[in-house]
Amino acid sequence: MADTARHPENRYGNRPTMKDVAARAGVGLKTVSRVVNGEPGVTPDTERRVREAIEILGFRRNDSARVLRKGRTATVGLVLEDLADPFYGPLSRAVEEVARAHGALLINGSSAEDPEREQELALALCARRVDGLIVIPSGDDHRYLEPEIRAGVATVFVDRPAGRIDADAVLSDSFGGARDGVAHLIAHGHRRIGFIGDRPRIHTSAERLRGYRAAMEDAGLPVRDEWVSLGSTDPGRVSTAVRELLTAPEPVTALFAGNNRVTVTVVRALADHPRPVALVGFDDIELADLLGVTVIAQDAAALGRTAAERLFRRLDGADEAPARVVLGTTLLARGSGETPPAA
Amino acid sequence: MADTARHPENRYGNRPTMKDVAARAGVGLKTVSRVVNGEPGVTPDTERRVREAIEILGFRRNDSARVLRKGRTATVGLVLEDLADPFYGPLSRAVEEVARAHGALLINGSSAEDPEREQELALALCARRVDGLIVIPSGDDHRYLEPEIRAGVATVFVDRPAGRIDADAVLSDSFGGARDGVAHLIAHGHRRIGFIGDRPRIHTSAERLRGYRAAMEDAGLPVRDEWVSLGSTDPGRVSTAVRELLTAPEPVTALFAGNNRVTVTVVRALADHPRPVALVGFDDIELADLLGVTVIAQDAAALGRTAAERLFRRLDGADEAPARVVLGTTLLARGSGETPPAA
DNA sequence: CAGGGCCTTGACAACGTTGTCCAGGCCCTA
DNA sequence: TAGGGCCTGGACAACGTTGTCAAGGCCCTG
Repeated sequence: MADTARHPENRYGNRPTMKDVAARAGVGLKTVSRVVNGEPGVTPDTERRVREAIEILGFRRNDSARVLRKGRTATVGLVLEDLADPFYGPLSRAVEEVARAHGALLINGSSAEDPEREQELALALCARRVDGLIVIPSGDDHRYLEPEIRAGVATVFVDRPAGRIDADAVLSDSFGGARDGVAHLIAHGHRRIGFIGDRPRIHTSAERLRGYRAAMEDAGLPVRDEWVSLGSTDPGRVSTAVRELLTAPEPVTALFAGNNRVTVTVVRALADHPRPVALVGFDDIELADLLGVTVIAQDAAALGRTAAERLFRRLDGADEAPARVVLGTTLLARGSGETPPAA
Repeated sequence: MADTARHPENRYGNRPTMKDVAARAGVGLKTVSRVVNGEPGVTPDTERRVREAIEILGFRRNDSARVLRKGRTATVGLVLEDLADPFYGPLSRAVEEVARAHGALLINGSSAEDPEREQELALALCARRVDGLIVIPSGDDHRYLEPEIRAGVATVFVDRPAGRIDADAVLSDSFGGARDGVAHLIAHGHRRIGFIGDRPRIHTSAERLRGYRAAMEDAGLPVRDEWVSLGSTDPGRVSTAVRELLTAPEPVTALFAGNNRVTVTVVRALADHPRPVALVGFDDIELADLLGVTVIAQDAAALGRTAAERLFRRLDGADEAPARVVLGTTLLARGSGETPPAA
């Protein structure tokens, strides 16, 4: 009795192993392995005996051991910023579909926008020996991944580029999208336009601001410092910013919102506002059509799919230089962006 | 040369192992293990030499091997229905937070509402020897998990109960929530109320229908067959159902929508409708406040948190009988549910 | 200075699987 | 019927880590 469980604490609840199956079926260990993996060289009768034993014992192969032996895990990791953000749901889902099509499992985790936690998570995934890694960066220094990449972990960044290392990235055209959105407002007669964005050290945030400035400059319009508000996407901060922009002596007549979280809060804030204020937001949001919110839509699923496909191409041996892929955005005019300036 | 890589195909890109670190630091293998795991009994000087070697070689412990040896993976799996559904984002996020607090990693995957895929995914996670499993069921027969549960995989079901096995479940009060919502409509004068729900074999869907019937019966109101529409949440089907309910000879004056997907489509459909129609939806949706949609809100994060906490209690050795936890819902009155019947 | 005890260190086996390689049995042909 | 080749099956090592246990060095006490 005591002999059958010398290390009682470190068994997987005493699950049967291939050895147990082999004993029960009266065959060798390797024969069980062959049956489980569908390898050739087993007579139908032997196979039947093995399958019976597997069934009876409730055997399930231990993939940890398999991974250790084979060196490939058929697992990829996805580090994202916040699973609860509706933008990342479809992205994550798209990555999963591609992974599944390649017979791989997806492990994902959120960094909660904390660079340190991003690193911790990415390295934990590497310790599990994921074959590849897709990262939506929170931080702006990814040199910590260099040894991993050198050691063969395929890595692709999405939504934002990697910081301080040369790596694949799949991005939306934040600059172009924002420029188009602001140009759209200008085309509808606005000259004083406010920009409310996320923290400036976030790459997409900075690019969108750059797009805003470019559109204004292209139209020969000045940008006053107080028209630009950057910071957290916290609803309190954003609604304060909206109030300030609209109650200034010369208030803006239109707003550009830097991402989905900001747009939602701006829409709420504008609902209480007496004068009509034009609005274009970056990112589509659910029910925006009903609310008549004009947005610059990016295709989250396409971002995920493109990144994942690139990852698996690398895993399949492609040896291209790291590249940056930029996906276009679409302006969806729904009313809020076509409102003319209030008199 | 050929000797250092006898199995070239099955190395992790030739990553250094503890043996390599030990050789480089001039110490024994076990000493490296001790340093890496922060075990006591290593002199500061030895530790420093080991850490230097780790740094130089870029060593990272192989957790696959560790798992194999220790028998615990510090990983839990989450099988959900559709990551792209905004309801599951916060749920998944909450599970992740709890897992993180317990030092565990979360692997999750979507079943895409396909029972077969749910099973495939759950068993794949078991093969990875996750310590525990949280499942949002797609199917209604979970006997396939019996061997796993017997073998020690802690398992908790969320949002819907397990089918044909006795297991922990954390649910929202679908019956009570729907009953309250319908009673709310009745209290505002409605007597002909339609119910548009998801497929009837989904547990929550059936419970909500039951709640609807109960409220009607409590009020002594009849329920005509044509008032109840069950099926997929496909927008086409749902908007057809809305049209039929509103164009019947004696049309309903209010609608109860069985879940968030249905509610969104109903809101869209009602936007085009001339007569005001009252609406209460199950599940809160983003921006519902702005649209004035009255809903029965469930707390997705609380569902996830409760389930995860229960899971970890089991993993920590708690040996309670499987139980069902039901969380309450909240009616959020925002206007659409308080519209009186059109004359 | 001898003996005992503690502290540090390392050798070794084991976790469950798969790749390699060899043995034995069968069938076919000459 | 003998010999050769093919097919099936199994013994064994290895993957990288951790638990066990014992050896050696040091310090302290008597």
